[in-house]
Amino acid sequence: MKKITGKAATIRDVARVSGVSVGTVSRSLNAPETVRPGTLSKVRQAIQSLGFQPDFRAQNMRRRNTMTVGFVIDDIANPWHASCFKAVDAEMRQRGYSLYLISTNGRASEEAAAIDMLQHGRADGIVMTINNEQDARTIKRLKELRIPSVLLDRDIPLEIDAVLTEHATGLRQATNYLIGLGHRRIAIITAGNDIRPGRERVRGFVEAFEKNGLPVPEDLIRSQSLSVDFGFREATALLQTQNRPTAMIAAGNRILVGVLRAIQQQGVSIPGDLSLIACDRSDVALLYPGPITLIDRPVEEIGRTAAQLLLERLEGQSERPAQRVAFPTHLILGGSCLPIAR
Amino acid sequence: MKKITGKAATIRDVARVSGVSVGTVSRSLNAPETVRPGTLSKVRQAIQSLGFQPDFRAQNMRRRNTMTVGFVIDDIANPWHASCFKAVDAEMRQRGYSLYLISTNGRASEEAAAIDMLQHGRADGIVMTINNEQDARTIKRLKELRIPSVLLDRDIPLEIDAVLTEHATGLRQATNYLIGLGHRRIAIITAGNDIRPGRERVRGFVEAFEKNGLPVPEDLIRSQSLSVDFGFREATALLQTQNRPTAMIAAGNRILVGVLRAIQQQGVSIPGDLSLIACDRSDVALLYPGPITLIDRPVEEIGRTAAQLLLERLEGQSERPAQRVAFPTHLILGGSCLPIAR
DNA sequence: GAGAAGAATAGAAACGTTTCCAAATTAATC
DNA sequence: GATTAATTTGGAAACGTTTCTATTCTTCTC
Repeated sequence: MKKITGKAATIRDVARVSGVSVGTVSRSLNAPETVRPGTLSKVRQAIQSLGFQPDFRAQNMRRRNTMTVGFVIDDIANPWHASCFKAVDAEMRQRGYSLYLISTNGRASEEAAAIDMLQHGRADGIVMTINNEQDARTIKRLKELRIPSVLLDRDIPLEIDAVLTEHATGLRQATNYLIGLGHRRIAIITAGNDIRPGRERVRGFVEAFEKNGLPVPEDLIRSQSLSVDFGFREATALLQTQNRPTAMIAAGNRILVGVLRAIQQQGVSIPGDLSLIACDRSDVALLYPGPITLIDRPVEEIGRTAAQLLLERLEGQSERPAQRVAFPTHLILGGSCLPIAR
Repeated sequence: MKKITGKAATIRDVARVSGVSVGTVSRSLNAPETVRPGTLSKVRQAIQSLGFQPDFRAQNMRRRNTMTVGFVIDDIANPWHASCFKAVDAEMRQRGYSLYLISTNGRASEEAAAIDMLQHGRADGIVMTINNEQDARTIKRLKELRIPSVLLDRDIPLEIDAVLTEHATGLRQATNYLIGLGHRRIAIITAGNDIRPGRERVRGFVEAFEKNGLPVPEDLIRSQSLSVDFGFREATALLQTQNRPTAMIAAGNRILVGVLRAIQQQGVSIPGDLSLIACDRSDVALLYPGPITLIDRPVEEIGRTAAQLLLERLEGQSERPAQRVAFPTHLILGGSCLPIAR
């Protein structure tokens, strides 16, 4: 077996072999309709026989792009992010783009470093879910961003496209459902005020009580972080109080893992002892002894939309104003909720 | 707020402003010890005031590299791959590399396309878990690969570095454990012969019976795919046979999801009706009403090792022979196995 | 078949770096 | 202070493409 070796063929080699100029070879590749059929076939033959493939680095250099987009999130092990990545990737790849995946571990410094790096000739655009909408370092960078980008599920008062979820409506609906089942002591565990999902979910939750003319159980609102640990800690605490909640909304797929861990550890049975509602489809939510009732959202559509917004800016160099698209949620009934016993 | 606009500063601008030549600016950046302190500070000041950052595209072009590595797998929603990605990424990023994530959906054509793309100036190396060790298209490309790469958990008779897992030992141990608990009708569901984990797991499984002088339950070996669907289908079938297995090894984290779905649907109780062993840590395995006994492996170490093998080839241009590193597994006891009732 | 218009091609410049070689400067030696 | 050696610097070439301008070749029209 002959090992392929030596330099790869360049456009000059192709020109030499086919007896035309480099310009013509280039046009044969990028605008074949402008070169005569005879010439074209000579060029194509040379390309074939040399196994020529254009060098992306040189193309990037000359075209001033990279056909690369950064996808920045806190943790790719979060199944929602993974699904979203796949949706964005599918859409972008089909247009020739590749994605850098950057998992920042939730650290603001890594986030800032990622944006810096991507901006300086490594990517043509960014799709990101930043960690904290108030972080000064990140904000500063977003403000001076020189490549187009799309925020996923984050809301910042800057001219940046965003794809959002109607979390408030989702939570209102879920809470309403529980109230309808007779629950009053309903707990919610979710992200903090520093990101939109946290704010909106709590807002929807509160509104549901208010619309029903019921007092809001302020003591049962635990809004701070989306982490497994936070879910575990708060669920544990809530389950140990005197006046235990009869229902709980684990609003965040990582939170759910923590909550289930706590539930298991405390020997609480679902839905016998506690009604439970989760957010977002995940193996765990669909499987935990019986599927959990959950607030779903269309992750593929969300990802695809993000990709499309970005592509609009990358290809049609339309300088349109920033756009915000919001997707509705759907309550999917599982077996984790019961009417409250009288 | 003044919008950053106009062309980004180039090394020529820096040279002009600081009154030195472009060569000196370049050396100030890449080999500061070769330029006099006075000159260096003039250059640095110019860089500062212009906000200059070298253009990656031009660097890539000139240096003939990309500081990019491709990470190719079938599905990033598989939590094991996600963890592995993070480990590889952490190691590579610290050396300045970024990772393209390519999730091929298990399609050989996408896999081949990914390798093609990465080779031609888009990446300096590849870390991959191919889908089928016998696929002609993929093999062909690997044979002619012009950039270094590392295989994860795959075994191909080519000169390519690989990081493996001692699946056979793991399975032998797990099977032994079940045999020790009195089980004889033990089922295994895992990948097919076309990938190493499938072969090795079955081998370990078989060996355990043989070493114990017991007949191998050939009818309970279901070795074909790692997918959720396969797990579901086979588990369903196995649970419906007359002579039901008393224990089952779901050897693959996606398989486990399918198996649990089947178990749930059939109303089988774990470990009462069936002892269950899983492979690889995952939310589901750790959580399913009580943690499942599982065959664990050190994903961080595996990822880190893969990255290091690749870095050795990328940085020290050592032309050493291909290396294969294998990591052991550990049986972690959960609550999903019981001695068989007499 | 001459002339003009249009289409196709050649060839050089440009993209922003790094690197190489030669020239210039500094330091060291006597 | 002259000579040599060592260090630092300037400037051009090179990386492989795309794109622009100018030239050549076709085709058409009368």
